[in-house]
Order: sequence, then structure tokens, then C-alpha cells
Amino acid sequence: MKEGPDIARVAALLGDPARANMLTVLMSGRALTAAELAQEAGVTPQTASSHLAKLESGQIVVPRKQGRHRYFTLSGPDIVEALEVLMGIANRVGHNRVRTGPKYPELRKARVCYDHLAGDMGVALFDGLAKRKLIASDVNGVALTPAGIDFATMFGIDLDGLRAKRRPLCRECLDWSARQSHLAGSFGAALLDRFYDLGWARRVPESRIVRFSDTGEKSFRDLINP
Amino acid sequence: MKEGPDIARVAALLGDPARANMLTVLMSGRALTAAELAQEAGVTPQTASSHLAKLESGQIVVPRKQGRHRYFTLSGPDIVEALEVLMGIANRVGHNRVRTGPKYPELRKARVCYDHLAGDMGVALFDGLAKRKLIASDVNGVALTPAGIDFATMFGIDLDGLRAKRRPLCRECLDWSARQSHLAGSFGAALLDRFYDLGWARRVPESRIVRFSDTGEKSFRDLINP
DNA sequence: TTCATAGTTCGATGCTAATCGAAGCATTGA
DNA sequence: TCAATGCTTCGATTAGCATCGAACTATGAA
Repeated sequence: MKEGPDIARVAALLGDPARANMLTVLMSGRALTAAELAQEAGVTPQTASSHLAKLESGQIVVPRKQGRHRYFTLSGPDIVEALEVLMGIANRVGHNRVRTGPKYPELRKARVCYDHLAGDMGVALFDGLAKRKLIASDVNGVALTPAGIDFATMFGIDLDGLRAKRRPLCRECLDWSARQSHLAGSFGAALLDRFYDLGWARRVPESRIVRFSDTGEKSFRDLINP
Repeated sequence: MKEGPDIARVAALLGDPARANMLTVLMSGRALTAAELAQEAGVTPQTASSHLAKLESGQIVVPRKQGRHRYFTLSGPDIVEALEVLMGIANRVGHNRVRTGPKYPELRKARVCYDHLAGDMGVALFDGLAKRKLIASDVNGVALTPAGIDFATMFGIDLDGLRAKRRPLCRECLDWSARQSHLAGSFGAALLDRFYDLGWARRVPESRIVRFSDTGEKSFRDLINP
């Protein structure tokens, strides 16, 4: 008997097309109902129920009841990270499900990864913050520098409020499409919320795509490369 | 039909106990034969052959023939990263295969992750280098600072030789046991080789455990926290 | 040349898991 | 109170996959 973590059990939970579809759509960070997940997965509610029971038992998703609705979310950012890494591998080895249309390039450009910005613009954000020395390495991956703290305050982000949460301010997340890192963590999430608030970007409904306006993208570029 | 990378196919490849055992042992960075992998996986050579064919077809492992032996290695560092992330999840959700004995704590303390140091000491290494400002964030995660370049030279590492290789000098790798990052990349690998050369540490045969001598561990602690 | 070893292929077996129709339970709205 | 909706459970069906004994192929040593 081998010792250590049983990765086969976790991987097997992710390794079914229906469950993978559910988890992928949950990467948007939004809670979804069992019926919605069934539809996204392309299976009947009975089948979806069976899959969700497995995911819940394996602590991959967390349920929450509200009347007769049952909402599900991913159980932690490590699930998002696993899915991103697996997407990167699938992309490299050519296991892609391709449908002609504009959405795929848009997903690569800017999308939500759980609650923060991913895609080429997410990577550019990370790069720009590092180049401006607003973030730097530490044992948790990345942390805000003193200059970064000033910047956050000037940019309208309540750092004290973020620190009150039980999650790291900054965390590095591997971006499958760019094969580089973007910024996760509560600060990363707050930045994306701020872009929404400023009107620079908005979520495309029923999708993980984040669409920047022309002026929003210009402001974004100015922010990371003044 | 959903567009994008087909993570279910990749995850399914990892989601079989026999295949997961093979991949885990390949995380040591060494090439292993089909017979060795069969033994590690606890299956017959026929079964191992079948599994290896799937892993090869899915570009998870790369084969190399040498006489009548067929050696296998992991196809890239992203596979290592995927396995580490899955181990982290398995650890968090309690999917552990536990065997009483000394090895598990030793695996957590110091082990090889493909070709670099992982475990608590790997995380301490990362932390120490960051605190000494020898590494810093950049778009690829981490990079050597100018002070870090000086340090590497003084420590006996041929950076020019490393740069000649087609892989990043520094890369961040999530450590499942510590839930923090350790240092991968060619520089990370060179550091571990240097620890071996200096006699500070050695590989435990047939295992991923890296065992530091008492004086070696003291030198290591002095290095990261002078 | 012959024998031993490494590894693969073939075919059979058995098990697991995904699927859904039918039925049932819990909750909400009329 | 009753009907509608969301969701789960039950049971049957089917497909896929892991397993290994037997046989085969390729390579190396005697």
C-alpha cells in the first residue's frame, strides 16, 4: 500500500465529462443550482444528482439549501487551481473541444477565474503590478509591497476589509491559456470588482468572459504601465 | 458541446490508482522502466503495458527505448504541478493512504519534486531566498534578482549553463504538504544538485525522500537565514 | 544458435459507473 | 388544500475499463 495523498480519488472525481462541465462552470465563482448544473452538464436531473452527491462526498463542491433549491459552489481555490492546471495540460496535449466562434479568443483574453481576472489581461495585470513593484514574492507566493498597499488605497480598495477575511490577500494562480500566472486572492478579486465598479469591464452573462470597454481597456493599460 | 480544454480526459488519465502510482513515482524525476512501473503500481506487466499505452497516447509520459528496456518519464513540469495540486486537495479532503512508519513525516520534511527540493525544507528555501531578496516576482512567477545572481555564482552554480537550457530559471511550484510554494525551474534543480554535491543531503534510494545530514541541515538553515 | 528476459498483444472475465424512466419527498405558490 | 416545481431515490440497462493467463515479439547474453 502506497502512503500519501490518494490523488486517483480526486482525479477520478474530476475525470468525468459531466462533472468536469459542472466544475468548469462553477469556476465563475457563482453558486449554481442543481438544475442549472444539470443543464450545463447536458445530463438529466437524476444523473446530475448522482454526480453532485459524489462531488459533495469528495468535498469538491459545497452545497447550500435555499427553499427547494440547492446551490453549489466549489469547496476552495485549490479546486480552481487544479482545474486551471488540468486545462493547461489538456491545451498542451491537444485535448480540446473546439467550436468555431468568437468566444474562445475572448475566453483567452479576459475571463473570470473563480473571482479574479484571468486570461491574457489577467497575466498582464500580474506582470504590470510586479514591474511597478506593487507586489513581490513571499512564502505564500506573492504579497503586496508597501508601495502596493498605497496603490490599493488610492485605487479605492478597502485593504482592512480584505484583511478581515480568512484568505490570503495575494495568491498566484497558473493561467492555462497564457501558461503564466495571474493574481488570485482577495486582493485579486477586489481589483476585478473595482474594474466592474469603474465601468471598465463587465461580465458577459452565462459565461466566464469578462469584456472590457475600449476606454476601460485603455485605463487598464495605463494602470499597469503608466 | 462545450468549448475549451477537455479536462475530463486528462483527469481520467490520472484517476486510476495504478496510473496514479506510476506518475507519483515518476515525480522523482528519474526515468523508470515498464517493469519497475508495474511493480510500483502493483499490477502485472500486461496491465502496466495497457496503462502506459494510455498515458503515452495522452502525452502524460514520454517513452524512450534502450535495448529491450522501455524507460518512461513525465512529459513536462505541468504534470508534476497537476499531481502536486491534486495531492494538496487529497490531503485537505482527507483522502490519504496512511501507513504507520517514519516515511510519511520524512516525505513532508524534504523530498524531490521532479528535480528540485519540495517539502517543508523546500518551502523554507523559497521563503529564505525571498526574504533575502534573492528572488522576486515577475510574470513567470519568480525570477532571480541581481543579488540573487551574485549569490548563485558565489554558491557555485553555473547560471550561464542554466540559461542555455530551454526552461525557466525559476518557477513556483505548489507544495501539497506545506500548502505553500517551493522553488522549481532549472535554478531550483541546480540548488538541490549543489546540496548533494556539498554533501548536505542525499537521496534515499527507491524513494523521493531527501535526507539532510545534521551538519548539512545546519548549513542549509544558515544559508537561508544568515 | 539457443536460451533468457523485457515487454506487448490477444481474448476472456468481471466489475464499476453512468445513464434515465418511474416514483417519491420537500417546498412554494395559487 | 391542492397543484406545480425542484430535487432525490430506486431499479434496470448498458457500456467501458481494469485485470490477467496465454502466447507472441524483440533484444541481449551465453
